[in-house]
Amino acid sequence: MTDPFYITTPIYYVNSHPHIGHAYTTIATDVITRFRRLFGEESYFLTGTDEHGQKIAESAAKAGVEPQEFVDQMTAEFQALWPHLNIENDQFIRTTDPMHKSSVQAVLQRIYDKGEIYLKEYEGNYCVGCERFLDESELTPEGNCPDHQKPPQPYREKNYFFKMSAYQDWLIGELKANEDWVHPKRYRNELLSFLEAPLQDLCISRPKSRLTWGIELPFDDQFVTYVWFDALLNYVTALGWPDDPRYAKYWKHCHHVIGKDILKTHGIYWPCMLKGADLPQFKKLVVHGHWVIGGSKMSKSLGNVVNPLEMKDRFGVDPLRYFLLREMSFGEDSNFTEELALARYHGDLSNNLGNLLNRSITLSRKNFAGTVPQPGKLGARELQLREEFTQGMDRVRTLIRGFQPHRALEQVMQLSSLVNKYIDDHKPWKLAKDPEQREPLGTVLYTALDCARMLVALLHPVMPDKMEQARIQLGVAERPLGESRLVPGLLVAGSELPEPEPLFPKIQETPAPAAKPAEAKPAAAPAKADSPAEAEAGEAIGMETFGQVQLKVGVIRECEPVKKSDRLLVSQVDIGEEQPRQIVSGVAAHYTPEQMIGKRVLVVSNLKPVKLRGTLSEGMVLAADHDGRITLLEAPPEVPPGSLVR
RNA sequence: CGCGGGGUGGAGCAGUCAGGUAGCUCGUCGGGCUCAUAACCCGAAGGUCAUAGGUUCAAAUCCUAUCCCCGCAACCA
Repeated sequence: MTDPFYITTPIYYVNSHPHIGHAYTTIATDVITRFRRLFGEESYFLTGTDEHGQKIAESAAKAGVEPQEFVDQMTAEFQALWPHLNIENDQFIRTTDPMHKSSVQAVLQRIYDKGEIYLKEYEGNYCVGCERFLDESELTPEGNCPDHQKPPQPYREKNYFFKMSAYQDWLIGELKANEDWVHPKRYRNELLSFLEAPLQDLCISRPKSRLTWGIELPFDDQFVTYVWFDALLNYVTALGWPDDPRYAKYWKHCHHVIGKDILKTHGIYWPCMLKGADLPQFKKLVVHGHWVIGGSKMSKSLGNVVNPLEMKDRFGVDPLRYFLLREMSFGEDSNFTEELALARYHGDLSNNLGNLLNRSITLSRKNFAGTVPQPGKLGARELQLREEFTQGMDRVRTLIRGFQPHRALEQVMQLSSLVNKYIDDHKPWKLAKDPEQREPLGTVLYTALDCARMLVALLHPVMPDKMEQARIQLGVAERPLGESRLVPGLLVAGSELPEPEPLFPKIQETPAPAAKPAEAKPAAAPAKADSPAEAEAGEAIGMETFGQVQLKVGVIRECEPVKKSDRLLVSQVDIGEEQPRQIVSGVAAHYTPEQMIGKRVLVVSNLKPVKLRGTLSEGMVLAADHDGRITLLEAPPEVPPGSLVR
C-alpha cells in the first residue's frame, strides 16, 4: 500500500507568454506523474497561473483592457498549450478563482489572529516612475534611479509584515533534520547557506493607493496581499483547504517541482508561512536546473536562435519530451541544441527502440501469418532476459521515485539494447529457413515482442502518443497502462500484427539556414517582439535620421579596465580633437587593454556623455556582434584619426 | 573576499550526498549479421576522473589549498 502522490508545478505568472522554462517544469511533472500511475500510485497533478500584481495591472492598462480580461486571455494561452505538449493535469488553479481568494483570506486571518502579522511604517527610496522602493545598491553613482534618471523620493509607507524572522532557527533545524526534504541535496545546502544570514520579516501587503489588483487583506481593507500569500498558498487552496477530502488525502504527500530560480521562495518563505499558519509541511521540494542555449545565452543574430518549443514542430511532441527528460541531468543546468536533440532522436528512438519494434514485428508477420507467434518452452536465455527486465524495471521505478528521470530513461534504453542483442544472438531469420526450428523461432520472436511490449509500457509516461501507436503495432488490445503491464509474458499469442510503420522516421540533417527565411512562422502566433532590440530589420530610417549620428575614426592611445566591473574597459581615444575622448566599452570579455591600444576604431562622437560604473564615457566604439563574439571594427591604417565616417 | 554551478577517454554527459573493479551516448578503427528505419550485434584503441597536499586498508567520491571555465547580480551608449 503506497501513499498517494500529490505533485505541483509553480503557478506561472501570466505577465509573459509560455516559454521553455514553463514547458520543461510542466512536462517533467507530467512525466513523473504518469510514471507514478504506471507504478500503481494514486496521483494528483496540479498546475495553474498566478494572476495578480502590479505588472499585470500595468500590462492590462497598456493593452487597454481590464485586468481580469487580460489574465483571462493570458491564462487561456497556457491552458491551450499544455494539451499540445501532452500534459494531463488533474487541476488547473487560477489565483483569481473565488475559492482561492477566500482561502487566502482565511489563512491570513488565522495568522493575524495568532499575532504573527504586524503593521509597520517604514521609510525608503521610492521611485514614482518604477512605482516601487529602490535599494541603495540599485541606484546610479549620482543616486538616481537607473531607469528614470531621477532621484527617488524618501517616502513613508505602512505595510503588514509576517514575522518570518521568528522561524529562522526552526527552519534551519528542519532542513538539517530532513535530509531528503529538498532534492537534489545541493539545494538544501544552498538554503542553509542563505539562512546563515539573518532572516528578515516578510512584507506581505501593498496599500491600495498603489495597487488594487490583488486579494484584499481580511483585517484591513486598505491593503491587498502581496504575491507570497497569494501565490504560494495555491498549493493548499487548490485542494479545497480546509474541508475538502482532497486536502486531507493529498496535502501531506505534496511534492513541489520548481526551477532553481524560485528556490528561495519555496525553500524559505513557504515553509515559514505554513508553520505560521499551523499547517503541515509539504513532503518534498524537487528542484531542477535551467536550459541554456548553445552553451551560452541565445544569440539574436541570424538563425542561431533555437526556440525549444519550435522543436516540437520539427521532432514532434513526444520526442521533445523524451529529449528534455533524458538529456537534462535533473537538478543541473543543461544545454539545448538541435544537434543534441537530433542525436538523441536518432540514437535512442529511431535506431535502438524504433528499429527494435520494426524488426521484431516484421519478422513475426512474415513467418507467422501476420500474428504474434506462439512461444515454445522458454529456455535459460529467455528466463534470464525476463529476469533482467524485471530487475531493470525495478531500477527504473527506484530512479523515478528518486527524481532522476535521466537515469531512468538511460536504464530503459539499456533494456532495449538487450533485446536487440537477444535477437542477434538467436538469428530468427536463420531459424525461419529451417522448418524444424519452427518452435524456437516462435519463442524468440514472442520473447522479443513481449519485451518490446514492456518497453512501450515503460515509455508511455514520456511519449504517450507514440507509445499508443506502438501498442497498436504490437497488436495489444488493452492500453498498456497499469503495473501489471510490467510483467513478462502478457502478450497474447495469435493477436494480429498490423503492418508496421516506423515510429520514429529519420529526420534530415539540419536544413541549410538559407532554406528558412522565406516561410513565415505561423506556429508561435501571438506577439513576439517584446523588446525594441528584437525589432531587428524593423522599419527603415531616413537619411536625415542617420545623418544625426556622427561617426569618426579614432586611435586608442590608452586603455585600462574599469574597476568593480568585469565587462568594461575605459579607453582614451584620439579622434583628432585637442584632448583624447574617454570612452567606456563593454568588451572586457573579448579584448585585453593591451590589445585595445593602437587600434584604429570607429567612434560615435556625438553621443551624450554618461557615467558607466562611475566612469565617464564620451562616445561609443563600434563593434560587430556575431554569435556573441565581439569584434571591433577597424579603419585601414592610411585613415588619420578624426576622419569623418559617412 | 557579491551569490552559485562546473572541470571525468576525440565530443556531450552520468557517477560524487551514503568511499571499494571508471559508466552511458556519439565519434574512430576492426569484425559479424542481413530480419529491420544504411538499422542491429561483437571486439579494439582512447581517461594519472583540473592541480597539489591530506584522511583512509581503499578516494572521481571525504578534507584543505590552488588554477581554469560558465551562469546570476552589477554592468555592455
